[in-house]
Order: sequence, then structure tokens, then C-alpha cells
Amino acid sequence: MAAYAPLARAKLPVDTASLAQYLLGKTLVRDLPEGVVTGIIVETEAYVIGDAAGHAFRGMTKRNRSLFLERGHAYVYLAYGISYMLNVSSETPGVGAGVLIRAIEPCEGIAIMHQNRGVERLRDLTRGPGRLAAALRIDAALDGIDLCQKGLLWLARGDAEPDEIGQSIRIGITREADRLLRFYIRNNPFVSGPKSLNK
DNA sequence: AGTGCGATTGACT
DNA sequence: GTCAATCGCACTA
Repeated sequence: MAAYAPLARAKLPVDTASLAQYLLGKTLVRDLPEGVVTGIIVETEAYVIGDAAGHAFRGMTKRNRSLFLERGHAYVYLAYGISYMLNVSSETPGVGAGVLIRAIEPCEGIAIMHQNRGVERLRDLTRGPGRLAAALRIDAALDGIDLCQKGLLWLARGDAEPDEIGQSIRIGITREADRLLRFYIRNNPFVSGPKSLNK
């Protein structure tokens, strides 16, 4: 296993859209009893300040309070009663905004991910926000934790700078649907979404 | 206290 | 391609 170092909070861009791009190519590390599971972030979406599609749009609530933490904290919530979503809080303390992690490329602990997901195809393990959360066994218990220090779930440096970055509208929302706030690594097979958005 | 719906997924036609 | 599953939360009253 590689000797990862956590991302330094001081290096994280404060701006949400900038952070969404910065996180591409970084490593997401999950510490489980069976072993360490890691993946490279290949797709993100920004939910920026004043964004009507963002969960923080109507102010702080019990659910979304983690979005208002200093940048680099986890905001985890349950979508459709089915799938957990992992976000990284952004901006300054008290400001509600964040970045949704939409897909990762499996790296270490692939056998554990298969166990957690119960699917055969490698490509289906972590392609999509709910899928990657299931593969890494991420749930509401991890909401609010600091992703800039080693623990149950944290962010580490990537091994290499990502290849070309693509940009598109966000997936699965209706409000503010036309904003180009989705970012992904071009030609990476673990990016979710329709072909038309992955050019 | 009741209602409507969503930053999705998986199964099915 | 379509559609149901499933539940916590935000909103209305």
C-alpha cells in the first residue's frame, strides 16, 4: 500500500467550483475493518454559493449543517431513501456549499468493494455517487468528519495529475440545470453519465 | 401531523 | 427506453 499523506486544508481552493476541479485525480481513502479501500476521484459536481440546486440554499438545517463547516469536511446524506451521497464542504466556515463526489476509479481493496456492492463488473463498482458510497461503505455515521486528516475516511494526494478535464451540466437535477458545474476526467471509463455529457 | 419529492439505482419492456 | 423502490426532510396547515 502506498504511503499516502492527507490533503492540506490550506491547499484546498476556497471557491467551490475550483475545489471541484482540484479534487479530480486525488485519492479517496476509506479505512474498513477488513482493510483499506481507495479510489481516484474522476468526477465531481459543484453546488456553489446561492445555488438553488444546493441543499444549503434555504439555510442551515439538521441535515445539511456539515455543508457549513470549514472546507474539507464530509457532508453525507441519503438520497431517494436508497443511496448515500458523499460531498466535500467548501468555502469558508458558516458558508453552505460543497462538492459532490460522483465517481471514483477503484484502486486498492477492490475485493472489499465487490463484497460491499455485490456486482461482478469492475466498471459498475464505483461509477455513480450512490455506487461509490456503497462500495466504500459510506453512510450517515461519517457525516461531518474531517477529510483532511487520517481516519475512517479522508482525502489523499493523487499519484499523478489528471489528464484532460471535461466540463458539463450537472446530472439528475432540475433547478439551475444549465450551469456547467460538473467536472470529470476525459476518457476515464469510471465516469458516470450519458455519452452526450462526457465529450 | 400530513404531504410531496429528491444531487439514484437496478430491474424490466 | 421506462419505472418502482424507499425514507428523511422541507414545507404547508
